[in-house]
Amino acid sequence: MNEQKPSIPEVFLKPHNPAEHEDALYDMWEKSGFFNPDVCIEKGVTASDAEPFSIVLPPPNVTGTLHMGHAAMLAIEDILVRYHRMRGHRTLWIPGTDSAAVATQAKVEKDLYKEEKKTRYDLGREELIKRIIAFSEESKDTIIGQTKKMGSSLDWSRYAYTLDDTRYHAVMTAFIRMYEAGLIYRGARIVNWDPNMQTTISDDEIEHVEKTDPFYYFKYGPFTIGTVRPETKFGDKYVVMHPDDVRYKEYTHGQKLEVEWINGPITATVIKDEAVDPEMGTGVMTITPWHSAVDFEIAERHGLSREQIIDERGILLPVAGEFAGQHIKKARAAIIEKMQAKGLIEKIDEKYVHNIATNSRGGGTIEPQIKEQWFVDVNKEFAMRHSEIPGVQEGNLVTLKTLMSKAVEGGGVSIFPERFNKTYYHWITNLRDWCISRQIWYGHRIPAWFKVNAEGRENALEHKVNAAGREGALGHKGSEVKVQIDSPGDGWVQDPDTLDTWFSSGLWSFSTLGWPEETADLKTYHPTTVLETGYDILFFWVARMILMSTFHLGQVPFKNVYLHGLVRDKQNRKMSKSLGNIINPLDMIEKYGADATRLSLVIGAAPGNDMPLSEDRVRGYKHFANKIWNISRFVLTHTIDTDLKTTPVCSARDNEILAKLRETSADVSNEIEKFNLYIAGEKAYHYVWSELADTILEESKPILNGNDAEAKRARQYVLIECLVTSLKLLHPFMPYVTETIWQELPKEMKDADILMVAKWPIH
RNA sequence: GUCCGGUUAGCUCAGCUGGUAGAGCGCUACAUUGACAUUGUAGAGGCCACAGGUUCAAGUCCUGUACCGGACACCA
Repeated sequence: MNEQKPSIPEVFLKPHNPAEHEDALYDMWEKSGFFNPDVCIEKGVTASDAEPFSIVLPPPNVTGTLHMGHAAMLAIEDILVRYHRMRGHRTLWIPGTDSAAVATQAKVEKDLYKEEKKTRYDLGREELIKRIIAFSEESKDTIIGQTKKMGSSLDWSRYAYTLDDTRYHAVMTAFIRMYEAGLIYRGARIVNWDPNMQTTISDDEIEHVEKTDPFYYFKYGPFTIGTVRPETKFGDKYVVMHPDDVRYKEYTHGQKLEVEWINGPITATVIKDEAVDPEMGTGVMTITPWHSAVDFEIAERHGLSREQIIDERGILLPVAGEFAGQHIKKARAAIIEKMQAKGLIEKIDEKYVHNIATNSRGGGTIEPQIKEQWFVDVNKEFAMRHSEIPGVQEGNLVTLKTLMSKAVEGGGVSIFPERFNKTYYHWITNLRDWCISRQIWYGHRIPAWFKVNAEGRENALEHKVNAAGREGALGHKGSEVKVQIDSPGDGWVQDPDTLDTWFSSGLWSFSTLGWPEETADLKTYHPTTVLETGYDILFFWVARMILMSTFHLGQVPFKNVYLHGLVRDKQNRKMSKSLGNIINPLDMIEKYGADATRLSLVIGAAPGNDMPLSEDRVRGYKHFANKIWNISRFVLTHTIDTDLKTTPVCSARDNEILAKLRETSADVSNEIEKFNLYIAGEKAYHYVWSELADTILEESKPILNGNDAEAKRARQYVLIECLVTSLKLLHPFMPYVTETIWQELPKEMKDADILMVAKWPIH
């Protein structure tokens, strides 16, 4: 009777089926505890003094679902993380989610209106927030579950949420410290007001959209002025021209003129200011300081009075006379009609193309308004208290702007690809004070308190009530303010506003590590090694993190920034619902596996460039996963019954193969170190397919089936080396299939039970 | 208007510090029950946008032109 020969694991008798293994593997990894660097140290996988490597995951919106952009981000970061973990570094990747306050509240409000025909004012602050939290909680598991599907080796024990207690504490501390340093101030300035969402937004959240409107030329005394916005013109009593404009030299600065205007005669004052472009239109304009940033600045320079014309809902105020109470959209035609009747209109250009400011977060057309708000002063000088930032010393006089520049200039932060340095500097040059207060209810409430007067009402809170009886925006003028977390006592009321989401996001690199406590994590893992994110949030987020970290810690938030591109469809169009070209990562994972999905998002995707994706690409990489599967099957079939302990004598060709293998390992490592993941992945791919499968395996067949026992033994040894090393090299890119195979390898072939923590081939 | 990219095989793209072009998918022919048809072998297909320049040598560096795209911008 024949002796039972060892045979290859049964699982290899079928083609590779990713869906069969992925969830169980993720479970196994998670349960092993190796996502957590502390466990790696405890179990002897990582040296306790090993070099740290840390990434903080850009937190996806809690209420969102995974899209290809997230998938690309997760794939890239997980590759870096798995590589460094295998290298033996103390590797930490922190997960988190973002409340995305404006977007989340807008979504809940929209549903509320759709389902119950109610607004947030009908519900009240407390109830609305309750509903938003319920909605967020409900959605949270979805995005987390989907994140795991990608194979992301995140340390879930350190999970952070932008609104949890630790982050709340960080945000409050940051606000108070910046206020105390004089870097946060409250002031009446022109802000971007969104009449739809009833909140201010920052300059960066504005999106200019091209629009065609009629352009009107009005007779304004002896002048002709042009505008697309006649409805703002009621209060225009200053007429401005360039000081050097010879056409108007007869008029002097400060001169008064009686002019007939929309609602009767007014006294106009001539102002000479260089902001006026003589080439533009007639070279003369009237100004509306309350509703235009340029006009506001002119008014500031000359100390001119300002008057609000339009309220927070877009309704005309009493200054509009007979038009008061009308919405600007409706009033425009009537105003034009009246002006026409009065003979004030000289000309109308029907098709004038111009850019209007809109809220990129799904709101409406921005109406500039002057409002009392909180701002971060980016130009105020202060002395640096502590600095680990290259190029900045303790005691140096700096501003937040200069800190942001120097963090990059001095090499503290390196941006990949490099060309984004210019984009970054360009943004800083144009940066103005950052408006951080929002009139929405969901988010971190500003830790500021105002004194209430004897009637029990905030004396300084100027409640503007519009025609609909709603509470409009609040303005707090000249009242006593205390900035602290808890109420100063009776008679104080907290500012109703919340902070811009990006204020708390700006703290993310260190708030996730426990700041303001001086935690061990903070000491070990900050500055983080890499920030990986899309180039579209370079300003929103990357710049703000640099601002916050350099100020609060005197450290850069991260040493490297890796910017990935946008995932587009195969014709290089944006993925959008209306085009119907959205490829859902979860569908791809289900059909082709997470490994194939990851590779398709990494290979050929140079940093900073948009990446086209097609289902064909994903399918192509699934074939590759199966290739590895079959290579393993082949190698195991021909080595399973051999005694692996005997030492083989290698031929020249065997040594050549091993040399090439080492060379490939070095290449792949090198490219990962340089953040050229797309090249590293491709090199590993080509080695495995063209070299190992097509060449080495083919030429090995006669040897393995031949009679030369020594040659056969040597080749078996070589093939095992090639297989084991290939699995390791590919693991960061395709963790699932490589781990599945690894789990089936005989113990003697491997140096760790779990491939995820096996030793990288190059040390 | 300012700034930044791009223009390379039918499609989508890669080509680092210069030495007569690569990948994936697609296409053509042939092969194969032998790790793998989720395969193999072979092949067709490119004046590397255009014009100058530097160089022994230029998709690769410099200048300019033409298209395409993106970011930023307070233009009434």
